[in-house]
Amino acid sequence: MARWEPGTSDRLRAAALDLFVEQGFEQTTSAEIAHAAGVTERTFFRHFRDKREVLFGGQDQLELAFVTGIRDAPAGAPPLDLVAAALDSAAQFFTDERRASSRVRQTVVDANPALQERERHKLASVAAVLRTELHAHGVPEPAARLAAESGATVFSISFAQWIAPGEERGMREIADGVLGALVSLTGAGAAEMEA
Amino acid sequence: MARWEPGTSDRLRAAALDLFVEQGFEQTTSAEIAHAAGVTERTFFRHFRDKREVLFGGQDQLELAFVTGIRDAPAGAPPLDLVAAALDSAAQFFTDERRASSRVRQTVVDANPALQERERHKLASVAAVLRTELHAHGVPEPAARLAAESGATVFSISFAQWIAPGEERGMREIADGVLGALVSLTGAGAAEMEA
DNA sequence: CTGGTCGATGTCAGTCACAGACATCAGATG
DNA sequence: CATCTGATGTCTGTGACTGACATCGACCAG
Repeated sequence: MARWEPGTSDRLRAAALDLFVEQGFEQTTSAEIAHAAGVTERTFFRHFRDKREVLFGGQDQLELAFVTGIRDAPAGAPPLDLVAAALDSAAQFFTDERRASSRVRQTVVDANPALQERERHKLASVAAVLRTELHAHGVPEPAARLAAESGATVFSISFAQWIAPGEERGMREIADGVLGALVSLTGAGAAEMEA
Repeated sequence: MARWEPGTSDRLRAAALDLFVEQGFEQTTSAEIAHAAGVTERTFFRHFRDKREVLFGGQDQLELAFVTGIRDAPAGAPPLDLVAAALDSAAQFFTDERRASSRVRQTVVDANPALQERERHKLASVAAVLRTELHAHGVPEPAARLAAESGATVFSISFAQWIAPGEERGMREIADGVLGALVSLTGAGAAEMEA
């Protein structure tokens, strides 16, 4: 038998989310979270760099999903096709079972500027790996960065829609639509010429 | 004669930048900055919400410049033309005299993740006002947000280039080029049809 | 079986960002 | 002259986060 209960990180995450929902992020101390999970405050900070980070797990897997989508795409494809492939691959990350908890989590983030700041940081991290991967796939700069940032924006808008009240479509379908809106933003001239 | 020396905020900003350059952001305490500017720590926090904020002044004027560019543009113009107008207007904010100090400031920001987080927050704030103004100018969602985020990205890339070593072109010229790269990202099809 | 190493934790003490409450005092205002 | 105001100082507290060191079950070599 182990000396300590396993899954400390998960317990901390769950306890934190509960407390944040109940009494707010700022009104919840890190010691409170730790004790609710049966550990000390010091241990909390061994699992998470700071108090905000407890809400932002799974970042590596998300970035991996984006990257995988591009790696599986044919070389030489246009930048936005690669972005579409990345979004398609990442979409599988957002299953229906996750939608409810994502909604709860987002209410907490939306209620606190410091958490929104961290969320942007995470989104920027996604854009950064996307950019690197696009560049590795032959997209030159600054197109790689522009495409990567656009992809991150499409993802962000799509995610917000995915957890919107009443929304039932899957992430893939939503992202497809938003990406289409992006293309028609600058591609209006092409559309006119086809008509 | 005034009871206190005027321009406390400016003195705090200057002292902070000096100290950050000398010994780094984290190694500099807020009390240190305050005393270097001849006030107490408590006064520092009366002028700035937090320690990071001392590096991020002038946000309101920057946002105003963006907004003004759109307000002066003809109604009914395509989204990206409005974005171009906003960038053009904001470019006047970045005069040659500011370039040197911007470079110094950026080395400090680039050396600290927490400061980068705040910088993204400020950029997101620019995107938000841009989005609102685009929407008010008749651009529907999600195009308004996509165009706004794209504009912010173009601005960010352009600014980075503006302070790059050896760069001598003005902000306007640089931003023009980056915006062109964005258009050709999705407009490639249109270009082909014209050829 | 014994001893030693290892990894996750507890304990303790400390630093520093930041905030509330209250006092102070030069100058504007009537 | 009396009063008010705004920017500041002073004092005190809370809470995020860190370094140093101790603990102890698990696991492994001999």
